[in-house]
Formats: sequence, structure tokens, C-alpha cells
Amino acid sequence: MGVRTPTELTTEFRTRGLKVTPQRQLLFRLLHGNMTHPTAERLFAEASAQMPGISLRTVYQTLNDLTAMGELQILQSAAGSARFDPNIDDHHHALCDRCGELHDVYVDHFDSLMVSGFDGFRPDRASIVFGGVCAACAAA
Amino acid sequence: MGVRTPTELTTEFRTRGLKVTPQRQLLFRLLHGNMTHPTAERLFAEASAQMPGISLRTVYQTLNDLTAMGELQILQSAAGSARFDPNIDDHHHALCDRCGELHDVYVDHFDSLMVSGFDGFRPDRASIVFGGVCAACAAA
DNA sequence: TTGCAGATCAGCAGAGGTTGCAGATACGGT
DNA sequence: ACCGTATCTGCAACCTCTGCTGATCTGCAA
Repeated sequence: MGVRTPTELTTEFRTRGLKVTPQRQLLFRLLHGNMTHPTAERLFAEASAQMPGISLRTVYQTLNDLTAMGELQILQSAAGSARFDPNIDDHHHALCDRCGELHDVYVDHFDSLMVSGFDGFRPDRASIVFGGVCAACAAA
Repeated sequence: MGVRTPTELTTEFRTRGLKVTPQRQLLFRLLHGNMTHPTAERLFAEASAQMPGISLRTVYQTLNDLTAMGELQILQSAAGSARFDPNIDDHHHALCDRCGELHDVYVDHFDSLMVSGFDGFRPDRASIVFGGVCAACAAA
């Protein structure tokens, strides 16, 4: 579902010869079970609350390391900053036009889609972003 | 197919109280029939060749105006700059991992996809980006 | 637990893309 | 042709993210 547990990530980092610092452990905890799609800035804010003085640079560094080892996905948000997705399942996204919130959605039988125009292009993955209005915003 | 003709865009601009300057007309021409997905910088380069002195700021301004009136789509490329899509049909994209080129693809029966997790979200559009290797890069 | 080699940290400066601003200029309805 | 106003240009600011550096800290082995 989400990223692996802090314990698993700790092992994974050590296995790869990366060291596990208190800053990284904090980020592991912040990401674990996180179903939002936080920006680096947001994680930095949350981390700073628990560890004043942590640097934004360190947050980026750790997020990039996690992404490089496939534990996070990077989502390019239309406006501004990238979002990090702790959910590495095969899933897609629904973006609310009003609040900007991103929600995970799952698509079945994606393979059965008929696509024309590939013209020799060989796809090995696909991401779908649905645009619309989320339940909370529709109610408001 | 692509954007509307320069003539149509001229009328559209005037109707909305926007003025049609030589700079804008040039951009209309550069976009018309353009099946690539140029960045602002690329359009600026092409425009500068025909009209030395045109400002990058003006290119952005006009592209944003066109986007606001629905004549262009903005595509957020993963790395760096935005791409402007003169094709406003209901289509999707295939992104080559090697050369970074974007190609248009068309998807049939998209509505028949089974999606779970919407949870009250009401989608009104969707965009799919396929990742893979294009024919040219696969051959090379 | 201690010591060492090397990885990591904080902080700042810089790169790349995009937008804000202000004064001068040009469009276009009348 | 005139005038009001949108637009143009050029520059600087802004935002996000990365490179760099000296000081600090971690992991590992004994």
C-alpha cells in the first residue's frame, strides 16, 4: 500500500551502503502510511516541527534517494512543485480542480484499451490523471 | 486537429476585447498545423527568427491567453519546462524515455474503463501518458 | 566502547523556468 | 485620424530544486 515501514527502509538503506541518520528516520516515519501526496516543502514543514533545524536540502536528498530505489513515485503537479507519492502500487490519480487534492484510484483491465497512433512506440507503463471535483468540494 | 487558423484566432481575440498584434499573429501562424509539442522557449526561438526583438515575455503571455480560451493545452513535462499542445482534440500522449519526444495517441472506449476509488469524485476529463520507447529510438 | 574513513548535514548560492512590474508603444472603435 | 487602453519590451523577482563546502556524525571492526 504505502511505503515500507521505517524498519524495512532502514535495512534497505544500510544494504545499499547508505547511512541511516535521525533525519532520515524521521522522514521514514512521516512517509509511512501517508496516503496524501505531499510536496517536499510540506514534508519539510512537518519534519521541522519535530526536528527544528532540519534542512530542506536533506529532505530533497532523502526523497530522491527513496525515489531512486523505487520506494516513492514522483508526480509532476501542474502548478509548481513535485509531489511524492508514498503509494507505489500500480494506481492512478484523481485531481480535484477546486482544492487541488490528489486521490488514488485503481483502474481495471487497463490493457484492454484500444489505442491508435502508437506507430511503433512501445509503451511499458501508463499513468492516468482524472480531472474533476472531489466529494468534499462538491458538497461545499 | 491543431489549433484554429490564424484568421479564426484573430476573430476570437477581437471578440474577447484582446488586441491582435503582429507578435500574436506570428505566434498564431507558428502554432497552426503544428503537431509538435513545443516549449515556450522553442516558440520564442522560432518567433525570434522571423521577428528579431520579440520578447519571451510576450510569447508566454500569448500562450497563456490561448490556453485560457481553450485553444491550447498545457502539458507538464516531467523535467523542466511546460509544453504547449496545439492539438485540442480528445487525445493522449506517448512520451519516449530516450529522446523525450511526445507523440499524440488516440484511445477508444475510454469510458468503459472500470475505475475504483473515486469515492464521490466526479471526473470530467482524463489524460493518459504512456511511457516507453519510440520507434526511432528503438531502431537506433 | 573506541577510532577511523567516509557519508551526511546545514546553509547558502546558483540554475532554469515563469511571472510581476513600469514606462513606452501600438491597436482599433469611432 | 484620435484617443483610450491593451500590449510590448526589458528587467528583476520568484519558485523549485540542485551544487558546493567545511563541520559533524554514522557504520563497522576490533
